[in-house]
Amino acid sequence: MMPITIRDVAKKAGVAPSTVSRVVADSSSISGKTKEKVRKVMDELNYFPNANAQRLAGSRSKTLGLVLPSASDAFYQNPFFPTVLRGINYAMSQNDYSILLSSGQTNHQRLKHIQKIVRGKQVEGLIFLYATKDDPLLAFAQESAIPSVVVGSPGDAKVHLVDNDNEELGRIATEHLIKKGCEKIAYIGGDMDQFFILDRLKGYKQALVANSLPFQEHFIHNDFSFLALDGYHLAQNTLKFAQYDGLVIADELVAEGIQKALTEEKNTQIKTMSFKAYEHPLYRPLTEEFYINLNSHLLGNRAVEILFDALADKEASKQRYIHEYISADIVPVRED
Amino acid sequence: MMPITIRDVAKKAGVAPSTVSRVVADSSSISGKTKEKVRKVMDELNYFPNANAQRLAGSRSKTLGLVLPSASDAFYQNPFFPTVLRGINYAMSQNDYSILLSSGQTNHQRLKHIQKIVRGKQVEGLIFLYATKDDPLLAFAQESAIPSVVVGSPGDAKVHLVDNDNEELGRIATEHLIKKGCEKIAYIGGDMDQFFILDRLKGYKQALVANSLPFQEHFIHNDFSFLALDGYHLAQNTLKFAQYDGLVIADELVAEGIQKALTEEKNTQIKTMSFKAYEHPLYRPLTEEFYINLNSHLLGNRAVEILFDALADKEASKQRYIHEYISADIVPVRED
DNA sequence: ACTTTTTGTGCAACCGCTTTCTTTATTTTC
DNA sequence: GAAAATAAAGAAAGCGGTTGCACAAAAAGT
Repeated sequence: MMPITIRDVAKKAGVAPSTVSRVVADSSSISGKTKEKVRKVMDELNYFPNANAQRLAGSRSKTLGLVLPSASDAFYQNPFFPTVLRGINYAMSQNDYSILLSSGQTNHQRLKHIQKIVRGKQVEGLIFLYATKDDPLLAFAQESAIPSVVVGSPGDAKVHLVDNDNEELGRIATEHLIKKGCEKIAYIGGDMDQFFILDRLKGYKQALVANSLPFQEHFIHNDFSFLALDGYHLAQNTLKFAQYDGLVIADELVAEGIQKALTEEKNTQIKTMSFKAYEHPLYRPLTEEFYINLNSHLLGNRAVEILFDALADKEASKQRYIHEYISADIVPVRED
Repeated sequence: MMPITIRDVAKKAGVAPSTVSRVVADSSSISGKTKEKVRKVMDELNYFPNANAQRLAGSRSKTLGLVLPSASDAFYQNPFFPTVLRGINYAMSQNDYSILLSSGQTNHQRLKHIQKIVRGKQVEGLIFLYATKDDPLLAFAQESAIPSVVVGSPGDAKVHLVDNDNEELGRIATEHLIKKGCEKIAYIGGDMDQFFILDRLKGYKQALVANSLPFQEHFIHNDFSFLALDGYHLAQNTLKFAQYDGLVIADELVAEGIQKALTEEKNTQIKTMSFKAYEHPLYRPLTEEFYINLNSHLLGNRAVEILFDALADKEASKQRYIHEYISADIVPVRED
């Protein structure tokens, strides 16, 4: 059974195919009368334009690519991911673009796939949901000059990017603990290839210096991956022997693990500050009165918006790369 | 700058465009010698086929649509979602299909979008990541006869579906508590439009009956939404006054909230059983020794596989609808 | 050695829409 | 009321592939 084409509509409406095409595009050079007539027929025939034909002829795919990191447990478990995605989805529903997911297990697979969808004209722009050093996919995006925005800060890449100001947040978090009277504060990091870990660390150091507290290399803990369980074990094994009175925990999952361990042993000596993708006041460790709400959904929101701006006037956007910080706020753990 | 087309490759390789096309498709009617020659030129020219042209001519989009529920917090917060997605992504990387996300805030927007991508021939199949009663999107999928698989059980819909056997799991969970000596067991449900909540409830009832425990209507708690915080409040306000000695908690987020509350007040009287999307042994409430690991990533895996089978021989798959249960297992909370 | 298959390529129509260029109809202007 | 200007719709040439069919060359059969 043949699908209904633009010609079927044209014939039944008594106009030319080109006219129907213009009606679909809501072109201003078609009279209201004609539009109405054609639209009626489109409804009757239940016509939907073939997107592939539209794209081939019009060369706009109305689709954005979403680049995920190699499927790692840590990424998928982290609330950051669904939260940003929610923001993206929200922004997308304001326009009629679609999202295409990149896939692939290995880096090589992922590069192949992204090449295919970019060079194959399936997507008009790319959103990277992670930022690591020397990422081959990002390199490809730059050389192929497709509008791209990175959620996070991949060094000095020549792309748009949107992120929290992690250096400042690291500072704020640390200073908050200092104000609360902490004097021996550890920094719990994680994967040192992730820029936000490094940036928050910078802020942490600044805060110590600014408050004349000694900075010591062994206050920094990075020897574990990004899973909550690692945080839990870290808290059980390492931290409690180190006599810390404060912890700045850069990763959300790790923070959950640590805070759980501390709560279980009713440890209220060690205060913590952590960063959460969004507000979820459930997680109310004994050890934390405030946390930093990163508003990660806004990252997704802005990423889409920036891409649209870039798409709207490619030339202008090539001139300069937008580096935008989304504001985060310190939020009390309990509302009362 | 014109992109490189199949004709450019053909000319440089000294063959016809149709031959190049066949080389791209790795057709068996092209000799090895010619393939090699053409591939070399494709590399030199850095040729990538235009996906839109391929689809228009070949009418296969090599893309699957992923249908999400209306963006609700609860869904995006629930570990189920990223876990299934991980499974899907994994299965996708085994073939060269892509995933297109459905979007839209309102039901109407979502229906419009899905109609556009299905009728517009952007996707060959659909994966539903939720199952609710009388879903208009699912109705559309059925009437348009696009191969679809639902993760979850939408009543008696004529589509493929893959799910855990929630009725049995409800029974197993409840019986586990009974074996541990519980006699007054509550069922904590949630959104009664979700089939898995109802199915697990059925199993719960069966277990009570089978063990001659009285079933009482007010043992069932459904008066709240799906957020962890709700579980937390429920535990603080309602449950502790009800003298339960066991809880079967149908939703993972709610379970977290409840278990957190119980842990905080060191309540070890109330044993709980909950269902988790995957293994994450961090969450170790005092009140739970075992949980049910749903292996949700396998749902994603199988959903993709089923869709591919359906795509491979459309006729055969229309005959019968695959209803497949993914096995879940009871897992001890701690490994030791 | 000559017909019959088999194999490997090319030709050309077509997929369904967009868009430039023209033509025709309708106003506006003097 | 004729000429010029403007608005509305059509004709046709792509967009970049795929694929049924024709055809030549090579392999096989007698």
